[in-house]
Amino acid sequence: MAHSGGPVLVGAGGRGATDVVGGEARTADRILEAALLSFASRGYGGTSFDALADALGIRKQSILYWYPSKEALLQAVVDQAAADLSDALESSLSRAGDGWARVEAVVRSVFRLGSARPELLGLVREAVRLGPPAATRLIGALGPLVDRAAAFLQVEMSSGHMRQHEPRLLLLAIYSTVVGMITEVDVLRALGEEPDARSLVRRRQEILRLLRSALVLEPAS
Amino acid sequence: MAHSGGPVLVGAGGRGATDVVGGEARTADRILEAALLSFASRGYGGTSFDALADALGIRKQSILYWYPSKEALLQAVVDQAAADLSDALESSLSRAGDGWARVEAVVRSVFRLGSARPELLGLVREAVRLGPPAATRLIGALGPLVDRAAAFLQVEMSSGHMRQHEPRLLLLAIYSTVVGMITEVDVLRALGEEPDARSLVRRRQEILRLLRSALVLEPAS
DNA sequence: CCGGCCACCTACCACATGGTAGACAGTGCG
DNA sequence: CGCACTGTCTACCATGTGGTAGGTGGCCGG
Repeated sequence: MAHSGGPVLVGAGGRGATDVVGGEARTADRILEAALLSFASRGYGGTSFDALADALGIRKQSILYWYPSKEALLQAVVDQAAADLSDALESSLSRAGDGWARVEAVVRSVFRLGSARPELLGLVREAVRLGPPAATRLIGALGPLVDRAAAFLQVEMSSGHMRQHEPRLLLLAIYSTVVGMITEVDVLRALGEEPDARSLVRRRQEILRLLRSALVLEPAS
Repeated sequence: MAHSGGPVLVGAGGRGATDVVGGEARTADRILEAALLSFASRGYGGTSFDALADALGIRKQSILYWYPSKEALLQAVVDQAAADLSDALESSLSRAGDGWARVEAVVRSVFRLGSARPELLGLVREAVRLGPPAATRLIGALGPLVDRAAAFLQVEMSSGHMRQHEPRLLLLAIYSTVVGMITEVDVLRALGEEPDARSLVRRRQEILRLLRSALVLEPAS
């Protein structure tokens, strides 16, 4: 990811400029971050260069200097988000443990990710809605991770620790449930209620309990 | 809902003109249908009057004749969708039966709805993303239904047929899972694969199995 | 036959959008 | 100093947007 500075080349759609020089983030990265937030919350179509630039205190032409087009910016945002997601999930997936404990660890890390950086999950949603090429890139980048997770689940199911299900379907169900819980905050907010942190934690506990009862095959009593 | 024809008044934002005159749908309804499809797939911001009008073979000013503004059109679409959703879920919720059978009936009806009219679920997603007032209207309209479903689940759990969970949370989890399965089609499509109907049916069966194992408390053997 | 109304149209507008061209300050280097 | 280069800016443009003003054909009741 080392990038000597300077504008992003058109070719592969610019993943560059992730470096930080001093205490202050480079402009290209600040743009990336702001774009991620805006794409995730207001959508791709709802995001304008002017609004982005305003939020950053710069002019839109400076954005176009770093990213030659809106599509290139989206591509860069998606690639960055895919890398961040991969990193976050990778580490929790690589941790020791087996059976439910490990599943729970991954789910917890998704919860944490959804709290700390909800825009990442929002971008996934937006990318899927946009379809190719954004969706293809993102899902493609996450593919290997999904494969590993599916393989793990397969082993657990075969060894009798979990109920038999199609692994990738199971993964999607888990993902949907967890993301649904995070989106729930949006629903509540849409209704005007501002959910407090304590109740959210309680709800997560309950979701874990729910998932557990769905997945874990208790040893015959 | 009877509407004598003529443009929608500004006031409450135009829910009118649901009537059908002959074999041909009224223009106002055709607009509503096309707008629903577009809002759900391309989003509110990604939908333009020109594109809508083109798809309908009319001019955009005709749309503005029936719906005085884009926001009014969205409102009308949301209200109509809320009514359709309510109707579809209402009937399955009112059917006889208890315990898992009744839950399964509702889930199946959501599946069916998601197949027949995926745009309805897409609009829910979009409305939540847009926030008030669209989200408030839609969720508000669906509120009573959710209450009834929650009450039913509460009874089932109290009587020992189901595992104890917070009813509304449980509903959201079920909804997320089911919708996630439907959105899965989008994911596959984003990857270029066109899922065949047979495998989708199989997947639904498995989702039902998964939900069942999560919810139903088997009588002690 | 005719006036009025309904539904749709053409013509137009102000504005925001993504994108281009080029000027200008700052910096490092020979 | 002179020069090239980098990053940001001002100025501008073509296009597409939601929305307005007003015209027109068809159909109706009188």
